[in-house]
Amino acid sequence: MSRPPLAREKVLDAYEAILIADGARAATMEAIAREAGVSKGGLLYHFESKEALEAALIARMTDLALADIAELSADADGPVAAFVRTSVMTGHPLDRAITATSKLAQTGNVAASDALRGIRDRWADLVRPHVRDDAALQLVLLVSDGLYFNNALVTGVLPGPLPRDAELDALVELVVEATRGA
Amino acid sequence: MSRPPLAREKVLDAYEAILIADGARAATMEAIAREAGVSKGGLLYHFESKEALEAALIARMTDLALADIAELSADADGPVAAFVRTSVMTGHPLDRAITATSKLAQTGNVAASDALRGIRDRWADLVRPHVRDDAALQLVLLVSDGLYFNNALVTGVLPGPLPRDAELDALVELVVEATRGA
DNA sequence: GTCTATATACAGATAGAC
DNA sequence: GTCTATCTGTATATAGAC
Repeated sequence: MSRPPLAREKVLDAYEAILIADGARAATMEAIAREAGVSKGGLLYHFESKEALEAALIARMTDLALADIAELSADADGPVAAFVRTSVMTGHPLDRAITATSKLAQTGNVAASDALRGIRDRWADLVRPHVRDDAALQLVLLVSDGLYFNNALVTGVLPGPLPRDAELDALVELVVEATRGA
Repeated sequence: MSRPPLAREKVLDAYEAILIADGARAATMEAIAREAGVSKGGLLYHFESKEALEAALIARMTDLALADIAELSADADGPVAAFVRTSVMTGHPLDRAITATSKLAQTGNVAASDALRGIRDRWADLVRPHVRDDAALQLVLLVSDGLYFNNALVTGVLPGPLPRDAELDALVELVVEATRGA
């Protein structure tokens, strides 16, 4: 946990980058090692198996998400606005970790699906007191899921059909308005 | 196109079933053949490669989606309500095809991502005239994306955290209300 | 049109040098 | 702690019998 070796982080960054850019099929041990600038043997010194590597990625995502949840609680605009807004921060560590973990989940990795569902439940707990009812809660969560899903769908390059800047502001405003508590 | 051989359909059903239940990693030619009740050789008579099989799945999804779009146009409740509602029809052919194609897209299959984006654009064209502005359009599409994403995340069994019945009615009502055109 | 048997390729993992 | 070389398992695809 505390002060993880730099090489491990470098490998996890490489793993995420390949998952995000090229998908799970391309994320072989050899490709990850190459991207991280080490050999396959060197990689396997830090992570004894592919499964261990996957587990480390999932753990990193969970840590970042829990930190995000703590931050959102303190946001001045209110958790709903902050939550929707952070769902579209392409390139930020948490966003990358979630997108990568989603790709992993879709290949059949149960630990990845479980972790994503767990984090989603925590977000739900955070948002629930700030919306009027269950339908409103579902709406907020589903918009966030949709933003992540679209992020995950964009393999290769960046742009995609996601709302940005003024467009995102309008979406956030609409979601907040439609779900605000009594 | 017209009246495809039964064996091909049976194989595609098997492919979808494995993608949905166990993820892309488990969807090997051998597993697909077994699920379809044929041998690997028999499967390869109908689909000359894994790539051909993937292309056929994507084509089937596109056909079903275009038919769905045609139906939605005629729905009495209005396209927005019908669109959100059909996004959660677990077990229906279109829903299965989209979920399966999503799993494929996450492994790095570019044709799958492109097809999904193309269908999403068509849905956007259908919904746009019925909502008040761009933010509203994004909201409707993102809720639908979120519903599919959650479907895709539930590997193994059915339930999941998706809204059902009365809960779904309330969500649909909220989305329609929040996005209705002037 | 469907099968079995086999060829080829490559991913994950091990062994041991440096 | 990182490397190269190699082993093993498994996935796709081919060949050819039935």
